Amino acid sequence: MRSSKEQFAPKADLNLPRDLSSLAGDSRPLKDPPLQISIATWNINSVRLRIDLVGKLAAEHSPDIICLQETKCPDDRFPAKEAGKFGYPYVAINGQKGWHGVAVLSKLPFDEVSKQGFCDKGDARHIAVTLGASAGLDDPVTIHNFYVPAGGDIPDPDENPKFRHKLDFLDEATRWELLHRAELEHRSVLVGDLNIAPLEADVWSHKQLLDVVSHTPVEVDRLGRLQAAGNWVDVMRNFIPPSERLYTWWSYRAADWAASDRGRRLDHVWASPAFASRARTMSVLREARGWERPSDHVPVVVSFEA
DNA sequence: ATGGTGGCACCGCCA
Repeated sequence: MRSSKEQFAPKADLNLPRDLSSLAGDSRPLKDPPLQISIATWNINSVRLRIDLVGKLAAEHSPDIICLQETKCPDDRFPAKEAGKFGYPYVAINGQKGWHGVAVLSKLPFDEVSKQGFCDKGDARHIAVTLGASAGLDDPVTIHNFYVPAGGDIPDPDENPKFRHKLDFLDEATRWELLHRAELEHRSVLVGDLNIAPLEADVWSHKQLLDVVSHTPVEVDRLGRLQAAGNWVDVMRNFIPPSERLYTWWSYRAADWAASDRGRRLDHVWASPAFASRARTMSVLREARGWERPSDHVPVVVSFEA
């Protein structure tokens, strides 16, 4: 956790008294700086292979919370010790051998951790943490971290069981009352690799991707139902207009991902309406796609005035 | 032109 004051304090101020109001003859103490909580979401594509990239994110951006997807790692082999060295002593994990898997690294202790299974598959695709009194928050904030099924190649649920599973997963999440409007009177955040780029400007070519899994109308509709069921606000699009191109993923298969720039916005940050209004900054760390041995997704970081 | 790359775990599956 850090305050906006520290974040924006100019270097020249470092040797001056903290409370400048005393110099100005104003005896009122400065108000406590607003509590800022920054949350990153990142599909890491194997947390063991890329734990040093998590360290780079921590060193360069220091988000308070890091939500990871595709950790591809059983819980007993999660690199929690390294996370601790990076400044994240609190780790909540829902992993499995070989694929999927989600985790939350935190500088702040959790009040609660929970995991939800979907479609009776035993897949590790969700974990939720609540920050509350133990993190110094009067009003708790719950963060849901999702890894939605990619859905395979053929966008037909009758022909492709993986696409069927993707739609079923979204339907089941939409029916899950914990994500519904009534519960969202509380402060909630939903992040993750949702594997759907819903808007035209979320993909490099709307026309060419209409039949490509991740941008087909049927899945965009399903994602819209999930969003509407909870009245979730698309926080990223509150910062970048919906007409402006915005990507978080670039395929490994491009000869030059940056030059062709054929990206998609598969990773999302949603918040309940009351909490979305407290979002202060949003960054898509595009440069992370150019790091050594990168994930094909980049981190998205949003800070909230908690 | 209908591929191309990458990770895991095992020689195929998933993304």
